[in-house]
Amino acid sequence: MKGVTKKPQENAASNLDAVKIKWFHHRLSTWGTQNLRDFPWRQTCDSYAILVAEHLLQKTDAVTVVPIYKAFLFKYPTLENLVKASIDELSELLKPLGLYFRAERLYQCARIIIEQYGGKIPNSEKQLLELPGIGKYTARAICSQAFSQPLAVLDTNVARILERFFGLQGERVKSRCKILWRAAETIAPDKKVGKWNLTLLDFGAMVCRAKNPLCNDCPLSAKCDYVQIQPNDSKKILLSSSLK
DNA sequence: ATCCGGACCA
DNA sequence: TGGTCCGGAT
Repeated sequence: MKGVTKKPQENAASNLDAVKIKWFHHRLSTWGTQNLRDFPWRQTCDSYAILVAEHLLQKTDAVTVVPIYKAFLFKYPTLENLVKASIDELSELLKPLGLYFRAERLYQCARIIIEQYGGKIPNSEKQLLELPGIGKYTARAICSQAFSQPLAVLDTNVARILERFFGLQGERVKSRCKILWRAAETIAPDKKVGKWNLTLLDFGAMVCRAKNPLCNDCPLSAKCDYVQIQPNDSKKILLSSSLK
């Protein structure tokens, strides 16, 4: 008896109606055209640079990554430079970011790409997933940013937006939640998904934040389930902001 | 003191 | 599936 408990899926489907998605998409796209943040890894389509950035960005705030990323590319401007690096120096460079295993993973990543792919970063999600330190999020981030592939991503920012706006209830580990992945794919446009992904990331980081979301200034609040249901906190915020 | 965040391994 | 890895923000 596997197919019996289908309720969450049905709820999700009913909340993800086409009209609401269209509205969501239009509002967010407009927001994105004027609010996207400017990071150095967003000014390149060099797949190596993007691979490096995505490694460093895992579980790490983008602002703290910036100086390390710049130093990294200065010291190891190409994949070939990276495989020739000393692990100690590489570790030292990445140290301020914590999560020390990343130096090794990134290095192994580079080595495998040299050895198995002739130094060319693989451009398929499936191949990227086999590299150390690259999971579903990172693989799809690379595919959408570096190779312009129409692949949606789901990180905690995206998950939070989807849960709040569409009233979805994800599992504790969002990255493994099928409903949220499905929702992320459903709401993605069929063109310019790379930019769309960035829009969601930035919107989650700047407006639909984990703590103290800016519901009063949110272009989605009119149709957001979260605003409707919010008991205390956001009411207070809405109230106080309406007084200024 | 506690929260926040991807990949990986047990 | 749940614990672990880290620093920074609050």
